[in-house]
Amino acid sequence: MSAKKQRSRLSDVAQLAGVSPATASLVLNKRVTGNVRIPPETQERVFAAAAKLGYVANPVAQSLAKGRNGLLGVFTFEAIFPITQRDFYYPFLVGIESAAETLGYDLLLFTSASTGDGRRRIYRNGQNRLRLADGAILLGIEDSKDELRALVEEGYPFVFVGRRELPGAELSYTAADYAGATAALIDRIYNAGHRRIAYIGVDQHTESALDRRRGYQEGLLHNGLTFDEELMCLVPDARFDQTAMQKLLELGVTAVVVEIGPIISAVLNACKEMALDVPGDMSLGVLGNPFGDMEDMSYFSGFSIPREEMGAQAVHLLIRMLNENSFHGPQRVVLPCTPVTGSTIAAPRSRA
Amino acid sequence: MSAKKQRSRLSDVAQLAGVSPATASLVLNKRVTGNVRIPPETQERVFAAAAKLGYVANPVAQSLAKGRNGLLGVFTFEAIFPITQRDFYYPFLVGIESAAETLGYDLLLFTSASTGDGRRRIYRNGQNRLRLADGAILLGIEDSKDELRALVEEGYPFVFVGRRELPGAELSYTAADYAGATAALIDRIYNAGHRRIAYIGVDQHTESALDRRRGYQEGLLHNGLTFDEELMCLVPDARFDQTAMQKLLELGVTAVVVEIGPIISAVLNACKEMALDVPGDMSLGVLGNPFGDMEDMSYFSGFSIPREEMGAQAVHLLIRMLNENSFHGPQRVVLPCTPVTGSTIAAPRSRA
DNA sequence: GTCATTTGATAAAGCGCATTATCAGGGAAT
DNA sequence: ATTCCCTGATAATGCGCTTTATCAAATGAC
Repeated sequence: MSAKKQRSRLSDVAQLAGVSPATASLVLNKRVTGNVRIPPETQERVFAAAAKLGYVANPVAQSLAKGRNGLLGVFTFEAIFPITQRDFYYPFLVGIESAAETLGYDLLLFTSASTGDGRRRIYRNGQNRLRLADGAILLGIEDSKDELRALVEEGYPFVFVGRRELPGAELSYTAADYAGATAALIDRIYNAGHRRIAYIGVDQHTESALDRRRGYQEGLLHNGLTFDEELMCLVPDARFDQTAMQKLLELGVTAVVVEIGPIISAVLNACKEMALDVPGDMSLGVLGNPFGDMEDMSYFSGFSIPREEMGAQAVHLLIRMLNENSFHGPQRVVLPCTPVTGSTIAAPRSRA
Repeated sequence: MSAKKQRSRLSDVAQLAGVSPATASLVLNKRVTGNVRIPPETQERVFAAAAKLGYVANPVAQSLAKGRNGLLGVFTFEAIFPITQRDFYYPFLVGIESAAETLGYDLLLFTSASTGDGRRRIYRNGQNRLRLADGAILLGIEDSKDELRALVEEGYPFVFVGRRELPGAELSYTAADYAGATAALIDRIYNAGHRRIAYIGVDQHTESALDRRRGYQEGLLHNGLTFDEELMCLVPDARFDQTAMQKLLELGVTAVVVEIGPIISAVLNACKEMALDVPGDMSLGVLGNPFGDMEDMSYFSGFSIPREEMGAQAVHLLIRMLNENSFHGPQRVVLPCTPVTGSTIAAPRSRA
């Protein structure tokens, strides 16, 4: 129909108010302090003109001029809103959003970075699109550390949600104390009377998985048990079956701790098919919040990951980094997990 | 520690390559067509220089120069990731994200617009922060139409997810065909043998609610039933109780259709407490996908709202609007709902 | 050898705003 | 009357990139 109504610019406001663009800018941004003096009446004229024209500053121009724009990037290596793992990411996002809201930042979700195969890349033909935001929060499982390394070298400010280590470069993150929580869980299981406790997980070597396994060993040691390589059961693709369970039984195992994810179902199924009662015949500790089609969370004994808090803290950390001009070394926050009593840990049958 | 490594600019690349910034820009953006000619060797020099410096274009400056930035805004009137309604917004976001990803746009979440009371405003002291993005997708329930009207008058391109009408101004949206789906549901209930069908909803007058109620009336008419004002049961705050149910029973009601939300629980509770079997004593049709702590969705008879599709279509619509220079009138998409068989509709007891 | 055309590239003008050093003018103090 | 200082503002520059009209030199045509 008609031509698009032309947006009014700062200079339009200035003209209408009979002042210079500089004055208008100062007034509208409330920068009338120190040796800049604009009498109230003039300010009124500017405000009136702005209101009359429906003036809205162009944020892009503002960003360019002042070098920052109040945007926090959120980058995930998979889709941000995955259907399959919605319950996994959701709490992080809740925390991130609420912190950003409180602190007055907007969130930029990098959805354009798709590679077509469902994965995402930070760099594409050399361009780092993250730079559109003042800084970014990263989450998810990265394919390789190369992009992270490049980001660090660029000097781009970011915080990972979840511990990430990069040899030679220290990066910032918020993490859950998986090791401590796992060790504490082992304590509980030990105190329930168990002496042969197996670890079941997927054959993956993320930092968080390493933390859990370290916690497992520490928990054993702490209770005077020795670490038995045979009880560390890592399977590919969550393929834990009756055979595997049989093996553990033959080794005298009366309790297991299990990583979260589909593998929990696999373990439960194995028990069911072998007519093993949980926790009667086999106690079960879960290393985090089960998610997906898992039943009521409070059924499982284990601990709860402070996901929301991790998200929120990541935002706080990032903003702190953005506000300090000089580099103060990597920022890190490790948050405690909350024990969940549940009802899958009991005394071993032989003792009962 | 050390000063932040200075980012290299386009002019640095140009200098290193021994060309002008203009040339560098043209080469890096692959704009060497038409009457702009740069021989391959020169182009190589530019690429090499860019690679050597690790050059990354500043997206903010690019945006300012070209007048758009590839950002799609997402604005919700409540928090985007509310804990209570997670299942409600999530599917929209899935659709929005996947469409944005496909089309190569990033998403800008306006979380800074909080008013402190959990609600959000588009305008704050006259500033429309949405303008950070090229266009925006709006969702959620607005407090008033004032902001929408202002947005329209500004000429800002946006698409609402969900039908929204604004007297005097036509706006773009993607909607679900609630009226049609509700009418079809009434058909099913009628065909099951019911002749007194009540409508239970909350006392709210959003467009979608009006659509459902219109569909209810149309469904009745279509089956030769007359609309009885007494069977239209709108309660405030989802407070549907035994008294209300008793009234309906006395009016001969054998089936009800219920809006989605907490009110479903209220209705189920009332039935339970009155020892009314569903669907034996009372058939129940649900006007959409139940969400929240509701039981398995396939339990309820009703229909499914194409939420994901609505989100995705909104993105497509918006991008189409952005790409056409002249205004072509409001863009609208109405999507059909899918019937869900469920098991809460049966023949009325008196007929069985 | 002259003129027309093509090639290779660039200068310059924005995009819309922020920032700071500077300045004209008027009143107060001397 | 001169100096000084304060008030009220602004000119000018820059942020980093895009875009287009323009142009000098090289090439080709006759």
